[in-house]
Amino acid sequence: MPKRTKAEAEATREALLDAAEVIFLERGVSRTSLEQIARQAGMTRGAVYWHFKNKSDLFHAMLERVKMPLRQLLDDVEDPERPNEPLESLRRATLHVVERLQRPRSRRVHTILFHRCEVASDVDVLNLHEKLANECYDTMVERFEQARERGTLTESVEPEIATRMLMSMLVGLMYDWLRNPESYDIGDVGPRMINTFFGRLVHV
Amino acid sequence: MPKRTKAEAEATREALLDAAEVIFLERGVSRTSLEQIARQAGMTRGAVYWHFKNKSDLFHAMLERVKMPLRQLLDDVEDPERPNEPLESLRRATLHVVERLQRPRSRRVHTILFHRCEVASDVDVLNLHEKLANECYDTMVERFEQARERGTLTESVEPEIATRMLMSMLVGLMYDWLRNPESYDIGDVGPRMINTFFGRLVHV
DNA sequence: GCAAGTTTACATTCATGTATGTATGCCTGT
DNA sequence: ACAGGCATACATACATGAATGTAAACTTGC
Repeated sequence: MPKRTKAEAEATREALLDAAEVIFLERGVSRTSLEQIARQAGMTRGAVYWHFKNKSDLFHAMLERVKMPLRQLLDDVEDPERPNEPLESLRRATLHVVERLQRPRSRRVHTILFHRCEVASDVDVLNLHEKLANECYDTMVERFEQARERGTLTESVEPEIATRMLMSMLVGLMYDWLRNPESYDIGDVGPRMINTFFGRLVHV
Repeated sequence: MPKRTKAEAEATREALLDAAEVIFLERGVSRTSLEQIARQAGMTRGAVYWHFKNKSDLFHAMLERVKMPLRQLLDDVEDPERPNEPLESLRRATLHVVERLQRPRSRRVHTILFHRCEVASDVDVLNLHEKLANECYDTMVERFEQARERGTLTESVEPEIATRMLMSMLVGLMYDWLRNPESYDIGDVGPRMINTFFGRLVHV
């Protein structure tokens, strides 16, 4: 029963993306065929090729449904509504990233990004991530420098190093937890890590 | 010119593994064919199938030529020759991991592991890593607890959280740097991060 | 001469992309 | 308001290419 209404077409598009998430997660991106994705969505490959150019296009469309952690952290940190104290602003933004990572879709997609795909095959994703990382790094260093000027950051801690530590901690936490979410409760461990980190950096 | 002496056969085996490192790094594991690896080594696919069962077998043989970071950290930490002070022992072991990661072979293989392969396809590697991570976690928590008893670890820092922080930092650092080693000098940033971490955790 | 080591040839599988078919929704003129 | 026409939203069929694994041939050390 071909040709659906416009709304139904949009629904199958979403269904295909949902299916892609599931199968990519199960089998890894390279080992899944478009046939498998289509069948999971109750469609055929024809539907896939209608909505997407190819597997890579589908993959990118899937990514666009979630917000990248670094992008989100940037937005949070630069939100003018946030508290004026830079360290506190950073702390909250970091906590927020961990929170959002636990949402099912975000979790699935980022598991795929970290553990189920080969970055080499999608060079532009790599570049995108690169730009984001640099931008994020710069913003965070700025905040730590502001904190140092206010005297809220311990003098012995250099802003560049604090930034690398925080970013590494975040990335490492995501990488580890997404590899095996059963191993611990990130909703508990994450905040405790982050709070300990900031607690040890402020001038006491 | 087929059949060489025994030593030459071993040499082609190594050449095949070297070739695999190079091509896997360039193109990602799933996108490289055994043909490409063979040609890079100046052989044909027949040689590959003589020395290895299939691509997965070759991949694992490649992994066995390097020491996994967690395995190495464990060995270092448990080395009875190491200083008696647990925090100092941990600090040195962590520095050592960063040092060794920079060695060309280690760097290539771990870039492949982090960024050029889909873990889903090699389940046993996942399990191996899982066991190592747990073992490593336990040992590190033990050290932090010893430090706490000696009063060298700040009371407000819980051993479990300190362990997660350190492991996340290490994993995140490796992940980030291997993604783009040009972006910063890990030989400088790594030690400064680690020293700052331990410097802020000890009782001051 | 036998077996280790390597090549070549071959059969098979499988995913991809494209081309074609087709039924339906939607729009437009009257 | 409805009939015709066209674009949409898929399904199906097919052609192609690439990678895999295996078997057979070959070549040389021991």
